[in-house]
Amino acid sequence: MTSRQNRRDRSDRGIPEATVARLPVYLRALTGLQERGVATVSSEELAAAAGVNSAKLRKDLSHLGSYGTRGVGYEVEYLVYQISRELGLTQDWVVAIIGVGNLGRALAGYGGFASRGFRVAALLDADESIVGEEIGGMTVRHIDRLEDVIADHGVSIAVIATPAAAAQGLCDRVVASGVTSVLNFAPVVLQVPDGVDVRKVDLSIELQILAFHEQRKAGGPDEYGPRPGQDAGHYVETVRRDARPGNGNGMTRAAEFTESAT
Amino acid sequence: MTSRQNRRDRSDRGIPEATVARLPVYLRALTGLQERGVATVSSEELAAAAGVNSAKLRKDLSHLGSYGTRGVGYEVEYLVYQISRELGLTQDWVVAIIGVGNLGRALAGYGGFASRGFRVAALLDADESIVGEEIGGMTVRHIDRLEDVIADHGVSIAVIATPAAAAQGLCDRVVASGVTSVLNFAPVVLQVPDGVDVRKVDLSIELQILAFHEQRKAGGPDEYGPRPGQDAGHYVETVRRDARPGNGNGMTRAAEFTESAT
DNA sequence: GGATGTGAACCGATTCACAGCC
DNA sequence: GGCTGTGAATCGGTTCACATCC
Repeated sequence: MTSRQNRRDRSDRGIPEATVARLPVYLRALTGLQERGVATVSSEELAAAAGVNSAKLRKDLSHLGSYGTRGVGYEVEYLVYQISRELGLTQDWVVAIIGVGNLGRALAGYGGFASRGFRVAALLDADESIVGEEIGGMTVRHIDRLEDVIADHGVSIAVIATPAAAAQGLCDRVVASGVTSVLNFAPVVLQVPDGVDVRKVDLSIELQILAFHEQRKAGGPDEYGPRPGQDAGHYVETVRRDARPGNGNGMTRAAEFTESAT
Repeated sequence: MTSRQNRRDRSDRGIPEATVARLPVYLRALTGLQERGVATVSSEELAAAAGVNSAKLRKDLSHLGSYGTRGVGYEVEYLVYQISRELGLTQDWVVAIIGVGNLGRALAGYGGFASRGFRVAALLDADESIVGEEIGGMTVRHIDRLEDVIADHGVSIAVIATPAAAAQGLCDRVVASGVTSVLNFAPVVLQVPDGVDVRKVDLSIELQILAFHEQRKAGGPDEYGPRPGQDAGHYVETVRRDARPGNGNGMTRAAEFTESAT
């Protein structure tokens, strides 16, 4: 504060990315406590509820400011507000959902959006048989209207929930319309200009990561684990063709164009 | 340094977590190339397709072994196979989807699963009006049958796509039935014993992270950045109540129990 | 020549451990 | 006495830059 070298005031702009990614988790834990009428919480308790350790929690919160009380803990309501403000949830964000398949519908009906300042203002799809349908009090518009809709509603975040093949083209269009934040559910790596943020949620990638770890469990952590015996550090080329892919289990089946859940 | 016995073979079991998380992305990029008939790819090209830089890609792949050819690049088909094997995708994984709302349906119909060795063997829900319904050639079973279904099909990965309130209880049940990998879409932090892996996909957290960055863009990086006006670094108690949450924009609205998209 | 594979330098994030304050 | 806030140590991951090999 006044005494020490500031310029890194609190409310510092440099919140680490890893911290930002956890703030929503803390916020959720806090609103849970709030609903149960808890007024004050220690870093230990909150950390447990959020699934992290307390040192990390304290460090994270320290990036926002000094909002706790030594010997006591954090005031729940106050911390909810501070985190909300930091994340930008005290203002409304206008969201458009592009692609109204099962996933798009799930997103449209998701209670967690509205309650956190996200207002879904438009649903768009290319499928004529869906256009006009009412979902959650909203009418599905045709994708041709994308640019109008973005401009009219002041959309600032686009959610892409289309098949992979359509995603990049639609992304280009929303970016051209001035949207700088995109949440992508389609299984493609979207290319965007600098200044545009893309976050990706990929259902099958998460499963693959689980499979990796699951595979290692089978046989016990140290059984098959360190892989004893053979193969101590030689990646000899002559061994390469021993087992061929692409036939037995369909790994080469075309997957990219049918994946998304629209 | 060498205090603990250090077995650093190739085909080392110690693939960094960050690398594991990217392997599915590389795999997807590679299968895309494969479908376009590309036989060989350089780290530069593959990195671009996967949205990472080439040094990182090479380092990542080096953890699997030495599968490239200097001066040439990587053979696509071979690399697809090696990554698949490393991730455990050359075997089949039996998946149960718990919660058959919009999200569960989206997941059930997701082509990206089957094509990568994930076999959805069961759909379960508590809602009697859904039980018995046919979805993607599968009949929805009642959640009471959970334990039977897991045992009968040898389920090894459970996907939880239920409302938040139901998630922990169901998680406990699948874990008790021997499942050690859980993919959680419900907006709660699941508590599980050691040895069980949980991965979480949270739709609203991703949006919140985008909102954070979007907020900072408005006004330019250093313009509005430090957020002038009120609250320049004093966490004085008397100021604390100046702006109240939880009325204007619904921050305190109960959110935890209605969020998931089921 | 041209690409991979990899030590070494670097950087950010996590954890430790304790000073500071209630 | 108890709990926060934070320097210092540590760890893991990224990037650099170049030796290595086809």
